[in-house]
Amino acid sequence: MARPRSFDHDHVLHAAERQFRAAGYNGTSVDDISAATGLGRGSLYATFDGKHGVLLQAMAGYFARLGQGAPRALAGPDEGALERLHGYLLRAVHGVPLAADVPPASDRTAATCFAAKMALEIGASDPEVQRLANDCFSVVRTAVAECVRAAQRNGDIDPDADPDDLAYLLLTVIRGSDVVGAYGHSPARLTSIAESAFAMLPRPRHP
Amino acid sequence: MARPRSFDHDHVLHAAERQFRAAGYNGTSVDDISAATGLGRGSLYATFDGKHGVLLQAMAGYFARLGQGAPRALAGPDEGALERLHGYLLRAVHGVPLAADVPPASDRTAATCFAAKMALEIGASDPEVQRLANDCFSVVRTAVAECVRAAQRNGDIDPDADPDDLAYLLLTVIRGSDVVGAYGHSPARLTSIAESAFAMLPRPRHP
DNA sequence: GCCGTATTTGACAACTCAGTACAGAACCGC
DNA sequence: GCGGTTCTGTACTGAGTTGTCAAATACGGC
Repeated sequence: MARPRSFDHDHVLHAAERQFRAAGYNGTSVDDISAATGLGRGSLYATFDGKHGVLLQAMAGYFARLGQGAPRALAGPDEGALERLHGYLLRAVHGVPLAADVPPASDRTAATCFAAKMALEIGASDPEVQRLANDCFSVVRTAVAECVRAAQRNGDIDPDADPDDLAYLLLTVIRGSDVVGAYGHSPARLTSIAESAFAMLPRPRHP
Repeated sequence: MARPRSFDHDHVLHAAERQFRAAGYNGTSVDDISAATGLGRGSLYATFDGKHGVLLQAMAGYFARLGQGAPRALAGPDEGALERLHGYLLRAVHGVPLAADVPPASDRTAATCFAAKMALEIGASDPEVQRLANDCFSVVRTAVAECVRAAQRNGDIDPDADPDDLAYLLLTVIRGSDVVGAYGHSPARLTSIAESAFAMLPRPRHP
């Protein structure tokens, strides 16, 4: 029985995420967030407790999207697991894929993992950000490891390989491609890196 | 025939690099640089043309160190090439190695590649920084590719593999480990990732 | 229609920042 | 010593920043 909010919570966080992506955390001012989201200064502080609060909630939203998207892109029957992994890897280097039918990001700033960018910029001095970023990493890594196990069950990956180690390695390649992309390399180069990584996966020995 | 400088050019750039590493570019003020280097504001502007100038020269210095260190750690006879590559990979995930006898960085902020951190923070909006960072990447990648070729000549790596593709992949893993490290993972985990990457290198087929 | 309540707006004060300017200090050559 | 030249430190300006507050506004319930 009072004035309702005139903005959509998630939409605002999404706009703030775009802003943080484009300019980094320390590179965006509260006014920038205000302009990007359309929210006034006062509402911003009342709802999100300022810049840092906006970041934490934006990262939490990103985490939630990953938690839904990564399993959706990777989980499934053992039979197509290796091919799902292949497709995921190829799409991941052009932007964190949320599902198989979501097109990859169009530009580089939207393609780099939000959590990785924030962790590298301020994670060392902001434990909360570091933890949230690692949560994002873990949820994807777990989904990849599960997909590796499925591929092993289907005889497409060496059963002696440790699926968790493999998942760590693949995710490290994907995150590394964020850096390589930041150096200005072409999407074709990133695709090539992803293909090389996939090609090096240990196949089962045929005796 | 005038007052000489009372500071060491390289020493100042090194201190500034540490500051940029610790707080990021947008997170450090000119006063921070002044405090970290001991230089006054006036000297800073006269010598380096302000914050951005300090960054560019610090990155140039970093590039110069890499250009000397990477070949020194990787070049050599074909016979030990694979083992040199192995050692380099293991050290690189704990900090950019400048030579085999230089101990790895003690803390994470000193371990992450300076160029990578700057490229990810401001590279998208600062072409000069992006180019300098990519130069740092290229000089190491070239040294790694050369080492891969040496290992191929020695019969330790599949001669059909493209050494440049392999170098891109290995460097992507190394840069990815910067991100994984920023998530807070232990050095042991990074070592494990490096070992996994090394283990996946394509060995020559023994018919 | 009217009131109470929550949201929004915009403005404000205190502060920090980048870049400049100027006066003083240090050194070299003579 | 002494002059000229370069370096150093500090103070200053204008712009930009953050966090807060009070008044204005919009809406649901009655």
